[in-house]
Amino acid sequence: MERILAALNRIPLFGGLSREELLRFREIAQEKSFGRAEWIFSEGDEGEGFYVILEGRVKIFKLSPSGKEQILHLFGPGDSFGEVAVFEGGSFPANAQALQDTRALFFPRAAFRALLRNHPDFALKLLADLSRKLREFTMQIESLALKEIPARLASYLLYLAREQPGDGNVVTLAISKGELARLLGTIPETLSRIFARLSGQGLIRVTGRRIALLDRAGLEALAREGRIP
Amino acid sequence: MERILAALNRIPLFGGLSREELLRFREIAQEKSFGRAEWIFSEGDEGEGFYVILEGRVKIFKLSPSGKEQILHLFGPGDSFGEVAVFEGGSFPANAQALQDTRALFFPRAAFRALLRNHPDFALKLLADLSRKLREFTMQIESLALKEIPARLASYLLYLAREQPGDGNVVTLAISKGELARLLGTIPETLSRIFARLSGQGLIRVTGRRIALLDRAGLEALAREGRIP
DNA sequence: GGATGTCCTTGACCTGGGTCAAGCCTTCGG
DNA sequence: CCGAAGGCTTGACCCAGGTCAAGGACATCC
Repeated sequence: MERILAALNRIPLFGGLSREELLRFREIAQEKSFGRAEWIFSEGDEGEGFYVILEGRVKIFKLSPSGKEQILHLFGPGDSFGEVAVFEGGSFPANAQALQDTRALFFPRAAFRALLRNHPDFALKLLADLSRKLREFTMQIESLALKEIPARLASYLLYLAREQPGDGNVVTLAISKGELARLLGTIPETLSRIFARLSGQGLIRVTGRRIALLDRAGLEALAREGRIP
Repeated sequence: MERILAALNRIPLFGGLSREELLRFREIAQEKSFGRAEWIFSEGDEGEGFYVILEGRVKIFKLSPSGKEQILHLFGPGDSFGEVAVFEGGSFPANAQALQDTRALFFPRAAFRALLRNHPDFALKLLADLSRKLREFTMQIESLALKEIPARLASYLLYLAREQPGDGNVVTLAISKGELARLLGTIPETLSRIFARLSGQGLIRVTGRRIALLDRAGLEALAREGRIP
């Protein structure tokens, strides 16, 4: 129990709440576990509540009738998902699958909404959380509609460099290259060719999942302008 | 003043509030007007507050360095926009421009957040509003990444048929075909060709901005499967 | 009624990136 | 050590849709 409370407190969404408030939220939550590759929910399912990840990784994605996959989000410890169905519409708009063994807290819809009504500051945190997701979607739409794949890849590598500790000149992919392709809106073959091209241009060096960024300025120009000046 | 209160009450976001509550929100709002094609804000601008449209139409969009435009939202009377910057990050993630002469209420950030803290039910409405926008973005990403342009157009026409009054077999575009192209993630030339193709296949008949849907089943199959079975 | 501007359509061409098909390199179980 | 299964790379091919360029269709305004 103490362990869960401490974990909750480290999560941005629950940060800054009093011990008593944390307990209230903890009370209504159920712990759930999912094995690697297990489906957590499917698009269209009734959304009985939402999830906060304690441990593991989850992808949120859409499938086309022909089986092509587009990843919408990759979430890890501290991230929440499935809120949309709690506040509007009632069904999940996309699929969720565990990428690794995952433990999560599940907050049932009705109890959570009731609790929210008495904690307006927490509502503001949730509004910030949804706003951040909207902002991320904005960038993803921009990426898909206005950038070519090399520019999307360069943006993603620079994003990783910002997120990951270190001097920012080497990044490590947390997902397979196949998953990365589906996140960037393409297929493994094309991604592989583009890795080869950028390597040939001296922008990066790829060693398995480790990628050295050899020319930051070049990558930034590619991400922004779609080409190297 | 009465007129504004009545208008507010007709807006989903403010629906169901007491007269007194409405007054509180009305008090902090400023009325603003924008002429056709006037820019309301630009991507990256400091987000001092958000807007609720009383009258007119607004597009929210992204621009690429080369000038290509992707429309993210089209908003009309009763819709709100710019909330993201109120709750997170502080800057607007995209551009906003009036498509026609537009009147709107502007709610300043700080005053609005303070008011929100005392009206938890209103916070739930806002959460629902942001959730609906997230759901719409999910569909837009699916559309851009997983569907070809004819399927996107068919989806859009069927969406219009659901939204617009009438028997649902004739729809009227509220925007120019050029804007529609930018909404669907393409360019006017391509959209024009696809209109011609679908007309040739007997699915639709186009007369200016009026489009007759001649084969609903065919359009639905096209929207879903990407082709006519 | 001619000039001007805006929007739309059509044609010819080209290219980014998807498809299909092999092959290659790990990892892991037996 | 060997075989099988995933994941990754490479090559040959093709097509949806973007680019460039040239009209056409209207509306508006003097």
